[in-house]
Amino acid sequence: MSAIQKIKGFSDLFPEDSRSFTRMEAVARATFGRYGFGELRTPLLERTELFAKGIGEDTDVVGKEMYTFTDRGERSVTLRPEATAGVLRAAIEAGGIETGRAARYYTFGPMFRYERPQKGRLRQFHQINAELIGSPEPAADVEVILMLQDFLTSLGIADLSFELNSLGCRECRPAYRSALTSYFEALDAEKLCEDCRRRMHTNPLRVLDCKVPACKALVAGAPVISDHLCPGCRDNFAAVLALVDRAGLKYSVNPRLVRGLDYYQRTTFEVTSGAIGSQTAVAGGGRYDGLVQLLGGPDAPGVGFACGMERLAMLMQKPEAAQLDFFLAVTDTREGSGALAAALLLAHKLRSRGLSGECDYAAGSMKSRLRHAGRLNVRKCYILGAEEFDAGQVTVKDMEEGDQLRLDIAAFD
RNA sequence: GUGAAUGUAGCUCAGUUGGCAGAGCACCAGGUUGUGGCCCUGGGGGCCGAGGGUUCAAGCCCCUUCAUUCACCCCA
Repeated sequence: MSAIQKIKGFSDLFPEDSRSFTRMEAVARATFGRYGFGELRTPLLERTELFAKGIGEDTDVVGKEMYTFTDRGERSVTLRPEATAGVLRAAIEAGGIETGRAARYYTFGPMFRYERPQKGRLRQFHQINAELIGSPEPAADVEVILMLQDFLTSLGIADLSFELNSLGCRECRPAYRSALTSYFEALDAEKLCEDCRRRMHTNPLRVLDCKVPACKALVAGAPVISDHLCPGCRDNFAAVLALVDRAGLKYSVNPRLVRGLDYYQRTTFEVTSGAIGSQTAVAGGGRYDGLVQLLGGPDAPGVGFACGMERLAMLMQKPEAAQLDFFLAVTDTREGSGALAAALLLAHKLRSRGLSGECDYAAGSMKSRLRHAGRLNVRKCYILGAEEFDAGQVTVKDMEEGDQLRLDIAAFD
């Protein structure tokens, strides 16, 4: 085995799979376009500090999952692990963020995280991302959530659950954190799993998300974020829920829903599926007021989401390949007859008339060529054998009906 | 980073107590003198992931290593 293999966690998408991605991109463009969002393409590579500042130094993503290296100019650069930081950086850099006016962008493409691959998780994976920058209104949160729902529905994906939560703001979240830590410290620490004993100090919110049964039982009595929200956050979340209700979206409030990126505040949401393995999140997002300013821009709020394309692809019905109009089989195998050149020119003429098809470069019997045409599922098989070629003709066989006729090649000019 | 499972034909996988390397699909040819799909017959294809060890004999047992997958963790 000396053939070079792809890098662990990276994947090749052949047409059978890439068709799903093409379709998702088309549906995203159509759907997001109806909400006034425009496509923004940003670089895959950014300065490391963008993610360190934006996502948070203490997060797993920044702490141990980034593809970071020093380039030839001695700058520390990183392959983007998520899209929001880059989109905001671009918008700030272009001066496109004005207070009082919302900017709407979507983007999609590969993201990179150095994690152990498993079902639904790759090191290079793809996300579709949307950001609404500049509005603090609950209506903006809800518009983004409804747009996500619209998109998923348009893809024909059902059986998803929407979960919503509010994580509070810079004012009330620290108080909630310390209340959580005190709660866990008052417990018999032995009852928590090893990870949670560590997390209760580093990031107590994560304990809420633990799947170990013993921890779940203890978490049941833990303080709930909704009881610790400041009046502003409480009113804000109530307004969001009221609007979501009026829009008729089915969802549940999950007070234990936490996000792994530090920039989220107030409204957060996640869309999950039970049908794609243990990595259940297909989309997630929320509000990130303060992030634009943190990245050196004006004090503008924002809200957005990301969808995992590989995970959505698992839930989508696979699009069929487009049927070709013709397969041009060359069965004149006489040395130097010129049939192949004639076939190429004929195929070229057919394509210039808008037909799609393949020209045959493989050798083989009439039987094998026709069998090949049958497997390709083409409408018509054009046969160029010695007999036809000498007569300046081609046989056209209808593969569905089975009938055939001979035509002059010159008639295609 | 941790744990478990799996690496045999182009693909999906069998392979018994260690004893000649197998099937299905795909490919090629014939049955049908130039005609696909269904059927029948035949054919080409393999360093059994790699390296070492035990044995008269290893795809199978032992050790090492690489790769893949699933799960933990984390997230989309």
